[in-house]
Amino acid sequence: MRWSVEKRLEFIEFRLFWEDGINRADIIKQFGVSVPQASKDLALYEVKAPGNLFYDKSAKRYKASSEFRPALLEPDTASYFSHLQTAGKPRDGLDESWLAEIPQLGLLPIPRRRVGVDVLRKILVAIRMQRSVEINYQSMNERRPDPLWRRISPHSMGNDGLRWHVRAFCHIDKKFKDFLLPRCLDTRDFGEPMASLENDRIWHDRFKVELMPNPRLSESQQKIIARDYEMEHGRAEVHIRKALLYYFQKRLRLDIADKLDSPQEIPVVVANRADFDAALAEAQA
Amino acid sequence: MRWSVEKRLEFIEFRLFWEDGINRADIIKQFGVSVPQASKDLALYEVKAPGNLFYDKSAKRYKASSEFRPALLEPDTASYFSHLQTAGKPRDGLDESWLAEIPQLGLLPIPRRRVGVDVLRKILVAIRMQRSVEINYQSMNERRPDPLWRRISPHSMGNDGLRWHVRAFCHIDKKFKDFLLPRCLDTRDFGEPMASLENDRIWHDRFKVELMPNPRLSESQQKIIARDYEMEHGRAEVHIRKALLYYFQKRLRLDIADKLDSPQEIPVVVANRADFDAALAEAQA
DNA sequence: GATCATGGGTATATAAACTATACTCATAGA
DNA sequence: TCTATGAGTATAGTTTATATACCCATGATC
Repeated sequence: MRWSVEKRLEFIEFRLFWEDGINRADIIKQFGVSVPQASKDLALYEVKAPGNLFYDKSAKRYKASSEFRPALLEPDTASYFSHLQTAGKPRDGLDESWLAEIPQLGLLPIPRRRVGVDVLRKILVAIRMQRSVEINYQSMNERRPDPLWRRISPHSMGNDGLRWHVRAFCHIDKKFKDFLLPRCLDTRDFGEPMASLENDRIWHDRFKVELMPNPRLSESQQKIIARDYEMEHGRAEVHIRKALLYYFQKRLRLDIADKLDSPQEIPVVVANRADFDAALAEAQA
Repeated sequence: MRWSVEKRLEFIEFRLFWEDGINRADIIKQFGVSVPQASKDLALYEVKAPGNLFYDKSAKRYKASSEFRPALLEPDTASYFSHLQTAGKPRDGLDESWLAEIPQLGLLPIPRRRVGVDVLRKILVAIRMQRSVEINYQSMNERRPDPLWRRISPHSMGNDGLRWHVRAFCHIDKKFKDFLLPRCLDTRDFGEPMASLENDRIWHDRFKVELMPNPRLSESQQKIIARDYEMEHGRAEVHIRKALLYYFQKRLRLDIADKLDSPQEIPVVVANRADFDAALAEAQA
């Protein structure tokens, strides 16, 4: 079966499973096929997944039967949320969203400067070719109040939960650092690299964070948190690159557990705090 | 031009723009077409976007020429990041990632219990049909230490930056609340709704948060933050549902600006704090 | 209760897309 | 010089899809 047919059948299954069914018009709209072809697709789906759909004459739609069993997809909630999140915005090349009716949605608007396409593209080339590249970078460092041209040897992309950065060896400071992409104003001149992926130990090394429910919560609340995080014996383990440890702490508000009065707002705390702090210090060095 | 052809041409452009070019094998692998067809596609792309590619005989790949101008896509960084983020995980139905070489990647692992597919599906039905539904919900409320069957009238999906919840009218507390999906253990029995989307004022009402650089930063640092957030006259405006205001505050760490000593860690603070607190109190009521 | 719009199903002939196979050519690298 | 690789192309045949036409069932409207 050809790719285009396969995709249409998957589309049918997706709509049956997650939404209010499907009819020919939906298929025509999504894929631009003809009316007879849409009919054929629905008939073919019935062959591939017998008993999954029935025609609701009153609604004039095919709907999932009560014995519906996904045959082509493996629907999971993460995938549905992923659709939701990207629903409005068209993602270049990637499919239009398969959602027909997007439920009312509440997302957090995070205001951020956009990254220049050309800047990103050039940095990706540098990573791929294992070259160094000069970036015009706006540092927060007080000693460099203005954007500065600096050479870096980038090797990876990272995300701190809010922003994307590039992990690179800094030719000025002679060490690996994270450079925020929105602060890369421009790029120029590829060159010889000064270090490569393998040399970045803090990037490769992972630390095992042990999380436990905030002990300041009541016992029953702690139990709930333990379930939320799928803990075993009251501990959840998270393996994370040491280079991302700092961001991880901020993201889960682990750093302010004892500074705030309301334990509800920090459901989990670090169980292996001494090791954690040591790893953090090592990464910051 | 048919949908499948269009997609393949877009794929060619995507790879040319973001990656190290493309060859027939790539197309064959992605779409399962034959060798001659892949040749034709490349030839067709050359017709549709003349001058965009050239054949690198040594690398045995087509590559983007220096005058490359996207003709089918409108590449932007957000879309590329979106690809990156979902690279590993297959997203049901949605395309396989179009990335060939995924650069080394650092993402924050956020440990969370998964949401049951059937639970989510049933809640979506309730939203769509405007019915109420009973959920077996594990509240953090001290007075309800065990999971409890409770009836809700859901109308929307929300995300707080870490987790998804359903916005619903609670038949017990007689008001609109957020129910975390991971804590919905089960569902049953649709019924009459007690309130609908239109009644949820806190959901519809939006508050205009004014953000400004943390005044405890140096002047030059404040300027950088102002650029990061694309501020005008030192202020960035964010319109946000009042129902999400609480999460927004947590996400940007706005609530702890004066509790921490290092202003670098809280780049922006709320400029209209009095109004903000009033809106927050209103939403919490 | 007749009419009508809507959406499904299908048949036929035709066109487009695609495959399988086979062969040629150019090049880089051994 | 030889060889492996990947591009290009031609042919015959298959699959997929279209355009057009017509029929049928349903629910809503008059």
